[in-house]
Amino acid sequence: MENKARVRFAPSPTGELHVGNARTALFNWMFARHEGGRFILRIEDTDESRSDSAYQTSLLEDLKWLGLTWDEGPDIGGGYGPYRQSERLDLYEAHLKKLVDADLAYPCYCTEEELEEERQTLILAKRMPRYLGKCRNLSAGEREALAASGRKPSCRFKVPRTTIEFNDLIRGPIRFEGEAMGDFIIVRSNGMPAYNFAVVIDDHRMAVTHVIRGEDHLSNTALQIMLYRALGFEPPAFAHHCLILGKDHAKLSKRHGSVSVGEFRRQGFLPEALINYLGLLGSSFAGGREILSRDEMIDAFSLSRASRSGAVFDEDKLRWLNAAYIRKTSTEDLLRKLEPFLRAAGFRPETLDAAWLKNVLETVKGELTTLAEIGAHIDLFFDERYSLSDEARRLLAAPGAREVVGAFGDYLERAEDNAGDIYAAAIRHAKEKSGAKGRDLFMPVRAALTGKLKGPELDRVFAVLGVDSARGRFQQVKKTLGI
RNA sequence: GGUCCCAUCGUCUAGUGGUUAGGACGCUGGCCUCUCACGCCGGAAACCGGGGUUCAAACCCCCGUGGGACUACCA
Repeated sequence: MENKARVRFAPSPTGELHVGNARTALFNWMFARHEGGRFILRIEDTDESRSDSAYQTSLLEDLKWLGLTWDEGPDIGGGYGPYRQSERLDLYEAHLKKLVDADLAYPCYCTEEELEEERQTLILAKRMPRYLGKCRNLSAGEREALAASGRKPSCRFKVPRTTIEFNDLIRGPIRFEGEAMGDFIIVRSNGMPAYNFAVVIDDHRMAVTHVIRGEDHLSNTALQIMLYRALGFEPPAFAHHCLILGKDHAKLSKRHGSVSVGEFRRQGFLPEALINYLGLLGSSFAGGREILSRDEMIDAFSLSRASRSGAVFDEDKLRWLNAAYIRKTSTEDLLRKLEPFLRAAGFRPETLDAAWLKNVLETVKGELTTLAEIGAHIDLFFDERYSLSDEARRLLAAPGAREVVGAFGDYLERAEDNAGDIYAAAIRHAKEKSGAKGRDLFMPVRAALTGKLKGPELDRVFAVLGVDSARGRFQQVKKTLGI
């Protein structure tokens, strides 16, 4: 029996994979791979009203897209299945019986309205809102009467009045006073297990050795440890990483903008860039490196490097990383990844000359921050999409620009199509005729040739575009300038 | 309100008693390519406050202050 690390990522299929959850998955995954352990995927779908199998599918897809592959999970099985909580109900039932038989759990007949009332009273009294234990000591007769009245009981755990202490692998020693906690529900009145109950049973039965999750679970850990003890299970090690925050320093949520992995994918972020960024958020890698491959991340990962305070999500840095990864990606790969974005921009890749497209991409690659920007960067290579931007118009209207454009255009008109490096010659000609140089020389040429003020190296653009196209554009610009 | 967690440049972080407090994003100056960008070289920019402990505290302790999470028959 090996005692290899076993960790799990246990999302509930109630929405698209959130970057916060993706980061939790990443930490677990890196930990497992670093330790040579197993990474388990478990679906927590006990809330039937909120769970949706469509989300379950998208969850797995997003995880795969990110490259966070699992060793055991609902789709591939494993020695500790099933990996969906909805398929493990008999297990929860059996464990509930154990607790009830040991008098560690009891039925609670309170309605949600009654509980809400109790909660409000406590809040008004400035006390910790918690269940005060109304049903804890009901007699058999009272229970029967309540049941006879049609009430469906939930089941609560008898919280022991003890102090819970544990050593968090990221935050050090943590302690909770059991005093402050009310008996909590472990099985809902509809028969479904509550989160804290199911998690404990599953983590134990799946032989999970380390629970790595967000700090929002810190207080749950105290409850869960009580359950471990009541059930006679040895608790795993716990590590609570910090949360991802929005610009306002509150937990990152939809109102902060893009927060799901799917959104970033659709915006044209590369999975390796997102992963890399998430690994840097609220943590750092040994050696202080910031751009790392998956293998390097695994190698340099350590829970001890995870920070304890919340980390603000910085989209600027993500974009910087994404641009860096795009530059690193081979043109062939990039072309493949770009395909859906080209279509979305109205291009039909299959109708374009492959070699030419590759050329275009090569000249434009360095300009891209996200894949979705591709359209805006390559439209200048299509005459039917070429047009002068307002900025370009303004620049061309400035004094000095018309001389440059005129001279450059004139040269193009007289040049033989196969007369060597026409671009260089035309620039030289424009420089001599207009006396402009540097910025004053190149910007008007850029504006006229591409319609924009920013873009790839002009000589490359010119080469890809061809003399004909360039000639046409200069004629057009000259006309609008009245030259 | 209660419980718990946290606190280094605007942001992400390095730093574990002695450092000119380092790096990255962003911002910014310059160089490069006769251009924007890329790249390279510089710059501005931080130890929340107050008490201790110590010869010496960003680092250890306490108290404030500030921020966050949780406070569901959601997970």
